[in-house]
Amino acid sequence: MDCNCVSDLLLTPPVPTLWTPGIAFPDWAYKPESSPGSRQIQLWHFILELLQKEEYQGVIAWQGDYGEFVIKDPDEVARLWGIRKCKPHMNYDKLSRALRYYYNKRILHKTKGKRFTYKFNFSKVVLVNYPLLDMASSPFLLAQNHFNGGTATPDCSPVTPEALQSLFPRLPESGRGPSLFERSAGAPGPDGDKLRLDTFPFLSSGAPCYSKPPSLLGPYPRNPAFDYPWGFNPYLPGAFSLNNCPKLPPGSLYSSSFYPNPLQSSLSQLPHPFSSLLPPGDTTGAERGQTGGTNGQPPRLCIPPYPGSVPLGRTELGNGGTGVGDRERGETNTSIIGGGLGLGLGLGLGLGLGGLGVGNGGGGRQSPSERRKGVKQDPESDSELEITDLSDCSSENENEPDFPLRKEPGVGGRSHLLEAKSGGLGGVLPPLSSLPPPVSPHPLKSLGPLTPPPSSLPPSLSPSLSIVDRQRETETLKLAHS
DNA sequence: GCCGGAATGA
DNA sequence: TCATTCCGGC
Repeated sequence: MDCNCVSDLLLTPPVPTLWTPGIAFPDWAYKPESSPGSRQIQLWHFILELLQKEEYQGVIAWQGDYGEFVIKDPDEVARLWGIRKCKPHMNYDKLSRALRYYYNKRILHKTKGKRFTYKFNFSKVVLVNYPLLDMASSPFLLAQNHFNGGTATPDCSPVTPEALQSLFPRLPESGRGPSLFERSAGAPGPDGDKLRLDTFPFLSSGAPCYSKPPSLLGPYPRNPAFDYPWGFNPYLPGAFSLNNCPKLPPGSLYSSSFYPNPLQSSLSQLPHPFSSLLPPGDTTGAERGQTGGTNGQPPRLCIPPYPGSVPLGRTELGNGGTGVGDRERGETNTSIIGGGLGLGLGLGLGLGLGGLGVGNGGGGRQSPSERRKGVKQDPESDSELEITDLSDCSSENENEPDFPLRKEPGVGGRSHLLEAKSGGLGGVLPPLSSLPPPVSPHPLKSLGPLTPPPSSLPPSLSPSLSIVDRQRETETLKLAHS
């Protein structure tokens, strides 16, 4: 077997010059370049990359729950991994051992009872910046959140089903199957529009077998000088898979230097819709001009304020704290979206992504394993859930240490944030089910980030502060009224 | 199949 | 640090 360490797979085109905000990864996704362990591709990353590729869907694919994937062809995955790592003797047993090491780190956990099925702990994954294709015409939502009770504000137009649909034309069944939204019996309002979050594997339960989740990985060259202000970074390629399985940059999994540009600089690089996210004082973005609002109105695109303090539920109601060493024992409790880590929730979408192959032809392609031996097309979907209640979005297990929290010099905000998370913020807060229903009619609003921005967060990176304030005012007024 | 300990290597 | 390899046990 040739082992030139440059597998034929996953070779990708250069990094787009325009970084497009997208999904941010949990803390574990970010390794400093100096980290010895991060010099090589990591397995989870490789897995994600495979998951991102349509051609490997016969081998590994998203399935079922939020972040859950099934290895349809363990041998093939192992083989690919072996190729990747120049370990010709790699097999699934070894690979799975490596995967099991992720349990402790909470990068992964096993889906009990399902063979070859694992689940990424995307609890901390957030979608950041969900730029509009056209700010002017696409009302856009960036996670309203519990911080403000999910209250839509004049500044942040709630996303509409139509808008989202337009934003994700390529998401499953758009235009063919169920809409991103299911509109219940014509009644708009709190239950009128339900975003089918199963469209976003990471955010929801429900989809049977995702043909293609939003692109997760967009390994981008990292600016070494940058310290991420909080424990995550958006590094999705403009992709969002709207351009039919975007390729990753060559360096993506081949080096550790793929990390994305910082949010701020990214925003400042972006065309107007993005730059409008920057606080007024931010000159780096200001030059791009303002969009959206007319006459100085605030942009309609809102980055979630650093989320509030309302936890999205701890649902270890049943199993309480009993499970010492019980990681991954509870399949029901999963993750926090925007979790205790307080990651901002937003949605990222590249610009100029129109004209994508909706429902394209991914279907006809054969995976390598299919080519080799034919593949069991599979997986049944066992859940048909819509997430409108994130009460089961909780950290896996509070009895366990979280990800190793490496405090890096100069990343005070991040450390702070992490501490906040592990500090059991959620523990003292009521489960979501006990919380008042969000005022917002839109379920996505409940996906908001949970913790406030670290105080050390530079103002320029603390989006929409004024909006936040206004939201708070609104909330206060509402409370007063009620 | 899955788990996790242990030794080892890069 | 992150696997890889081996292995005994469930």
